Amino acid sequence: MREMILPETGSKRKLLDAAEQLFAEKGFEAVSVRDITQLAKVNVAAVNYHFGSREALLGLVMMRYLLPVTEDRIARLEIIEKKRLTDISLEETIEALVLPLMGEVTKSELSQRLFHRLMGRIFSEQGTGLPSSIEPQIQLANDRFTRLFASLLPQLDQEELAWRIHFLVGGMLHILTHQDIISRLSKGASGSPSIQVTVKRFVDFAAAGMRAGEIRESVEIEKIPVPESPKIPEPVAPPEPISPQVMFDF
Amino acid sequence: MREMILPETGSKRKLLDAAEQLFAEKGFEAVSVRDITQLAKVNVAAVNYHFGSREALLGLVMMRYLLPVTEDRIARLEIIEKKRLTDISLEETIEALVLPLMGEVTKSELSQRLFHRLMGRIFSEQGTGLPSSIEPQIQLANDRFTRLFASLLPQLDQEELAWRIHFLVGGMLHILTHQDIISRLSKGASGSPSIQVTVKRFVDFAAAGMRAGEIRESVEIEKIPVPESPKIPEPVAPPEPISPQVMFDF
DNA sequence: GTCTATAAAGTGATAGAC
DNA sequence: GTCTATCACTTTATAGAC
Repeated sequence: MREMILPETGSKRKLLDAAEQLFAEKGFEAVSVRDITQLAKVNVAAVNYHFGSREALLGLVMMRYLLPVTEDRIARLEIIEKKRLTDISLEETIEALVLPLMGEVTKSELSQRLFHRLMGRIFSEQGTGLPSSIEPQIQLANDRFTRLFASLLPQLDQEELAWRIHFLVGGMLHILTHQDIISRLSKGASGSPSIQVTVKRFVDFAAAGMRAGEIRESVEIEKIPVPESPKIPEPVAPPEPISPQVMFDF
Repeated sequence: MREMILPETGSKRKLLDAAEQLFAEKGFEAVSVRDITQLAKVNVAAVNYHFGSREALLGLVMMRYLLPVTEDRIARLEIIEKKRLTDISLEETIEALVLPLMGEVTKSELSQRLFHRLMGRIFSEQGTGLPSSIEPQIQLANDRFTRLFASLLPQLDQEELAWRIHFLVGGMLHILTHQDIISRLSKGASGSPSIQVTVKRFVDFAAAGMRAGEIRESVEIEKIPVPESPKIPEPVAPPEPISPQVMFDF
């Protein structure tokens, strides 16, 4: 399965690379099979031979792009969930959601542009515009994060929480799709340290939003050294199934 | 000028209406001049005759959609700015930014879809995908809101503020472009009272985010009845020119 | 202003030889 | 797996009659 999406070599790989580049540069609609095969230096018929159709190739390009993001998110989430719930901060949880996507998007100019196009696609299409094969995976990661957020913000009812996550994601996507502005603002400080700053900024903003209306007793509680109870580190709240009323986010 | 965008009658108007409907339904790329002229019941050549090209027509459709939003925003802003600065809440300012767009988008199914497409266009294109004629107007409204936010959150330096507005806008756009989910979640409670609730939710979330890190002395200060100084109501902070380092938002 | 007819250039997909 | 040739269609735009 992974090999089908991530072939190391051969015409398929060449086509995926060429397609990715062209889609990023010109947009999904504006690229013809001829453009792709020409850049990949393979025959015109190769796309239909290897992928069956132009759309199927497009789907694989998206998949190859998004798969590592979800995997990274889950990996970070699992590290966090190993800790005791009281040791988990809202901030690090938000980071686990933001950083993987941020990392992928800022990898290169091409990567950044492709994401931009991807968001465009999602907004343009009736559905999500994503290949149906990838949606369940994203949905799954969504659910796991939602559950952790629920444990961290027990004062929020389920619906309120869902909306706040929705707002959070909106902010995240907006920075990412307007990534180019970051570079412009930081006046070409390469190595992009300003991205770290931006993430920090966003995490603080979003965490405050998530906590909105909370009575700030936390400050005092945190300062009282909790008697280190050497209990078995209770794992994060039992993955209590949240209603399927989860929205597609990203 | 306005008459050119908002013709009351005639073939031009019919074409604008038909184009708007089709663009909303099928997306900007997927609609041909033939589709438009057919629905408008005018001749195929009419688009090129009246607007010069398909793209020019598209630009006018966008303009007709977005112009009232900016106007409404400015109108609300001006009402707010008549008050003394201490009487202006962050919440109502955010509302003045959110409600006009929200109102336009939720006007109808068609309107909602068109906005979705519009966002898709903005993400898909290299620039903003908006007709260049409309950008300055949006930029202007942006600046005015930024200045008011700056007055309301004096503890934030200019860059921090710009980013927080950026995050705020991201959240706003995300609700709007995923408006359909709202209807689904509120299980068809028509008359859409849930939209008001969503706006309230969002405003609270965003206001908390904007205030992030603020020392909560405000609670105590507010409770001390400030001796009502009968000064001349000082108008909102003099529109001190903010650096042109303003991002395109919406 | 409106219409028909058509030009000129593309599109994705496929059959069939090698 | 690769290639050529070609099919069936669509697009925007325009020339010129009414």
